[in-house]
Amino acid sequence: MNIRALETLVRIGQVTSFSKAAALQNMTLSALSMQMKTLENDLGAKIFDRASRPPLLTPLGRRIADQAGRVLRERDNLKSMAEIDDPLVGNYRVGFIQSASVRILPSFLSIVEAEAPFAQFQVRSGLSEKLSNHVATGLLDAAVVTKVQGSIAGLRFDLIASEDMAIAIPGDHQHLETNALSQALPFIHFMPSTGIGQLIASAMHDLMDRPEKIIILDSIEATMECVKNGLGYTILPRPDIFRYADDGVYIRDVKKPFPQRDLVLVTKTNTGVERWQDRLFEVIVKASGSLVDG
Amino acid sequence: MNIRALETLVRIGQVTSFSKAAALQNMTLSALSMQMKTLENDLGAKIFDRASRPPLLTPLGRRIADQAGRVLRERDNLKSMAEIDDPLVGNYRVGFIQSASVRILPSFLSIVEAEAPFAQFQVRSGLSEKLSNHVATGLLDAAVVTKVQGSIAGLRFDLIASEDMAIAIPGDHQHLETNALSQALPFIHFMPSTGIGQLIASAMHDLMDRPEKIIILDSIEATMECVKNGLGYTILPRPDIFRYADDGVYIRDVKKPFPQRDLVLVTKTNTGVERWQDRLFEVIVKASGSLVDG
DNA sequence: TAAAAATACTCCATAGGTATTTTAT
DNA sequence: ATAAAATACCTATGGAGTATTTTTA
Repeated sequence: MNIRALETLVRIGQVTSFSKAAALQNMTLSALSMQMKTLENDLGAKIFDRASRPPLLTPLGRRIADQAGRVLRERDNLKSMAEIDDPLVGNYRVGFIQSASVRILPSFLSIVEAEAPFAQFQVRSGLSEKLSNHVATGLLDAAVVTKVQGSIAGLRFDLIASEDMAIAIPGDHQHLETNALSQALPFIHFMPSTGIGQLIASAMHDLMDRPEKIIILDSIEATMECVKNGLGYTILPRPDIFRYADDGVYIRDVKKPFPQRDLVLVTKTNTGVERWQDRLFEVIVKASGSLVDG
Repeated sequence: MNIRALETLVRIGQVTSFSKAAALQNMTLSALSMQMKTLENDLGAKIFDRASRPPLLTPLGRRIADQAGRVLRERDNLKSMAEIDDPLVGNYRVGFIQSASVRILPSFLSIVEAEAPFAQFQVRSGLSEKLSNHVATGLLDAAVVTKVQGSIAGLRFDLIASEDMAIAIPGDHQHLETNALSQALPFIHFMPSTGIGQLIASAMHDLMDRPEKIIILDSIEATMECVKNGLGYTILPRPDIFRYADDGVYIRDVKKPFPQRDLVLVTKTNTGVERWQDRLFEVIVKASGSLVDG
C-alpha cells in the first residue's frame, strides 16, 4: 500500500472527480486511475462504484477514505516532528544519581515542561558508575552523576556544579575537634564503592585518624537521619547535608584546598554537532541553580 | 516517505540492530541501510547515531519511531477494515421520509448497532422524490421512501411494507357516511405534491365528492393533531393514523381494492453484486417489522 | 456528442540485490 | 580480528506519462 495512493483517495473524497483530483495532485488522470485500481487490489476492497461516472465512493470506500485521512494525519505529525527547530526534540532517557534526583530532577522537569515542549523524558536513577556505563552503551542518552577519575572513553563530561564537602556532626558533639570525633562517635559512611563514596573516603583519610567504628549506609537521607539522632557523624557534599540537616546538626566546613564533588552531565562524545547535548546541559544547569544551597 | 521504511524503523527500534531487523523484514542489510538513509534525507532529521555500531536511535529518532508506530497502527486499521467480511461495512448515507424516520429509524439504529458494528450511518430526511434523486445522483446510498409511479432509471426498489390507507375521523362525526363527511368537515390534506400526498389525492377522489374545504399541512403529526381536535378528517396510511390516534379518533378502513402505500428501499441498480444492499434491506425490513401496527 | 475514465504501451526512477570496502568493538 | 554497517554497482519492478479507446451522462 502506497501512502501517495491514500493521499489521492482522500483528495477524490473531497472533490468527487478523478480528473479534478488528478489535477490537484499533480498527476495525470491515467496515473490516478491506475493508482486507485492498484489500491483496490492491494486492499481487496471495492472502493469505487465505477458504474457511474465520475466513479462514486462506495460506503466502504468512504470509510476507507476517512481512515486514510487518519493515516495521513499521523504521517503529517511525524513530518512536522522532524521539522521542529528546537534542539530538544525527542524522547530522552536520562539518568540521575540519587541526590540529583532529589535536588535537581523536580525543577528540571518543571523547566523542560515549559521550555522544551517537544521533548519527552524517561528518567532512571542509579549509581554514577552504572549510569555512566549506560550512557556509554547507549542505554541512556545522558546522566547526571558524580564525576569519577577513570573516565570512560567516548564520554563527554560537562560540569554542572562543584560542591564543597562538609562534616555533619550531632549538635551535642560540636565542641569536639575533628580528630577527637573519630574516637567519640562512629563514622557513618555513604557507600565507599560509589563515586561520592570515594570522595568521602579520601576526605576522611585526609582529615582525621581512622575512626574506631564505621557504619556503611547506601542512602544519603538515612545517613543524615542517623546523624540527626546522634548515632554518628559523616562527611557529605555540603548541599546534601544542608538538605536534610535540622537544628540538632552542626555543619563544619572543611579547609579550602580539598577535593570537591563535581556534579557532571555525561553524554556520548560525537563527531557531529549534537545541539541537544548543549541545550540539555543548559537546562540542567538552570535546574541546579534553582536548588537550595547552604 | 515510504511506509515500508517506517515499518523498518519501528523494527529497528525493537531489535536495536540493523542486521537483525533486516532479517526480520526479509530484506538485505544493504537495502535496509539505504532505506534508512533515504528516510533520514526525506525527513531531514538525524534518526541514527552512526558513531556507534550498531547505530543507535537518537532521542529524536526514538520519538520518530514511536510516531511511525502510530502511522502503522492506523494503516493496519485501514487494512483490517477492508478485510471485514460483513457486507455492512462502511459509512452509509441513508435517507428516511418523515414517517419512516419516526416509525422505522429508531429500531433500525438499535438493530444496526448490534448487528452491523462496522457500519456508520448518516441519516437525512426529506420528501420521497428528493431522497430518490439523491440516491440517483449518489448523494445518498439508500433511502426509505414512498414508492412513486414514474420510477427513475438506474434505481432499484425493494418493498419494505405495503400499508393500507384509512380515514381518520373525529369521534363526534363517526356516524357520518364518508361522502357526507366531506360536506360536514374540512379535509386535512398532507402535502399533495409528495408521494404519499398523491396517494391521498387519488383515494380522496375515489371515495368521496370533493370536500367543501381543504386544509393542506406538511406534517403528519400536525394533521393528526387537527383530527384529534375535531378540526377536520383525513386520509393517511393506517400505521401513521394509528401512531398518533387517541380515543377521540375513529378509524375507518377503506374497502379492499384500493391503492396501498408502498414503503420501499431505494438504492442504485448495480451490475456487480452489492451485498450491502441486500443486507441493508434485510435490516430495514426487520426494523419495520418491530414497529407497532394497527 | 462531449467529457471523463479506462486501457495500452513505453520509459525511467528507484528500491532492492550482490559484491566489496569500511569501521567499531 | 570479526561482525556489522556503508558503499558501489547493477538489475528489475512498478509508477507515471502519452496516446488511444471506451463509456455514460
